[in-house]
Amino acid sequence: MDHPTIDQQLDYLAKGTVDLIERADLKTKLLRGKPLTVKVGFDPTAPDIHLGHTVVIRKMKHFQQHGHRVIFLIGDFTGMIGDPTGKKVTRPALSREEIEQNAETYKQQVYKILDPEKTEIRFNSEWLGALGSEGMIRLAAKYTLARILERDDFRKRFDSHQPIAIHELLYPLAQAYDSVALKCDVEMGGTDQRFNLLVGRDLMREYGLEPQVVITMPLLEGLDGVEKMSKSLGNYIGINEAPDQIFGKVMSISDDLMWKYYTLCTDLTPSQIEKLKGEVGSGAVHPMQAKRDLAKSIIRDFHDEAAAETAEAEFRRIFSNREAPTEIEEKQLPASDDPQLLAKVITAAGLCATNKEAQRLIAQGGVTIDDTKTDDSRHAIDGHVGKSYLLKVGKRRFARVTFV
RNA sequence: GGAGAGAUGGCUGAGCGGCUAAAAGCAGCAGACUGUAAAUCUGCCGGGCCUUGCCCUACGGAGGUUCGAAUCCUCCUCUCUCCA
Repeated sequence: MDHPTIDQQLDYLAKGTVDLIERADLKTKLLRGKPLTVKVGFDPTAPDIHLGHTVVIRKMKHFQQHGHRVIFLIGDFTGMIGDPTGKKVTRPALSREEIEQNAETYKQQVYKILDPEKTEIRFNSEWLGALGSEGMIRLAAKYTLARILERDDFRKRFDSHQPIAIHELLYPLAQAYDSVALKCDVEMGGTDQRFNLLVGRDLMREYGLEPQVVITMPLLEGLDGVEKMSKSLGNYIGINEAPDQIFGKVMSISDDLMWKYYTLCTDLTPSQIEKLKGEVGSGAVHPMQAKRDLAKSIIRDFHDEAAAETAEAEFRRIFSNREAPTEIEEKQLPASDDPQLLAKVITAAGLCATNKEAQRLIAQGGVTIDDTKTDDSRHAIDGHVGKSYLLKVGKRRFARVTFV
């Protein structure tokens, strides 16, 4: 990729995209040989990033790799409106400090992927706030209700006589004005952003600017393989999670889903991915190996090479060889001359939330004490001072408990 | 302003006086198997305890009827739909 041709560059930039409007326009812009201005907007209220969010961020990185100028736009002004798709219409205005703080959190996470040197962080209150009511009306004059109603969710609400507040109609315009203010060459977002991004194209024409290229990225399915990745569904991989955690979670996605992750969560080129897919299909590469490599690649992005190696080694140790992890949590419990119910010990050690659950796990054969399995939910152990046990609950919960 | 519908366990969603700690599905957990925290199959899935059983909490909230209520009545809170 040292000296890619324009077409190779285009293929790489197009990897994983849903819409690329228009590919020809992007080519024209690239052919000029000047760095492009690429903008992506982010909500100022939710700076908690998971792998799903990284899909667009990674695409920003791809532009950076080719020397383009990437703007990480924090929508502190539009955030007051709240994108109407999110049903909840008005949002509480954030204070300046909160916004600054969220921006810091964003940076900390986003720079794991993006090159800080080549990333500009901007706030759209900068120009939208300066617009004033007169400017806002002039802006609104550039667009028509009919065009705004092309947006599907507005259309549906309008047709079914559901309320649409006037300021909601302003949201796409405000976002589009960002592109005008920044003279964007490219704007990207999730597929749900398609309409807003396209308004940007129209509005730029109105202002006599060359329309931006619009790129939308698919929503990444979560660990269950069905629902989109989201924190509330608990099917996510957080960008700040521990390497072991990320490794295990990646290994838990289905073999089929792995390819989508390869496309959207690594920097491999389309042809490299096709090649690997072929090798797995023919049996030359084991699917598990491919998934391990994927997991390592993701960990490298958020941590480093060493963390990736360690995570893999631990995974092999615990799941492939079924051994105890190298680092086991030590727990100390009060000693007693009476025998201790195993179930209670497990709960006290924090390996289970409730005694009932602990009993169930024991009965199901999910608990091991010093490599010995028991299925007696009333099993009791010696709790004299100094007694120590290695407890394994399920496949991945370990603790060494010592009575003191 | 008027007329309706609804609020059930993490979620979706049955039940409409006792057999209901509450169907079913999803999610979750465990076991078997394996190539892995894939897939598949099986089981579990409110909590406490001195655990062949006993007790407590639970169907939006507060009362009431009844031997007995998630189920009937009254009031309250909230959500949604339709009409104006």
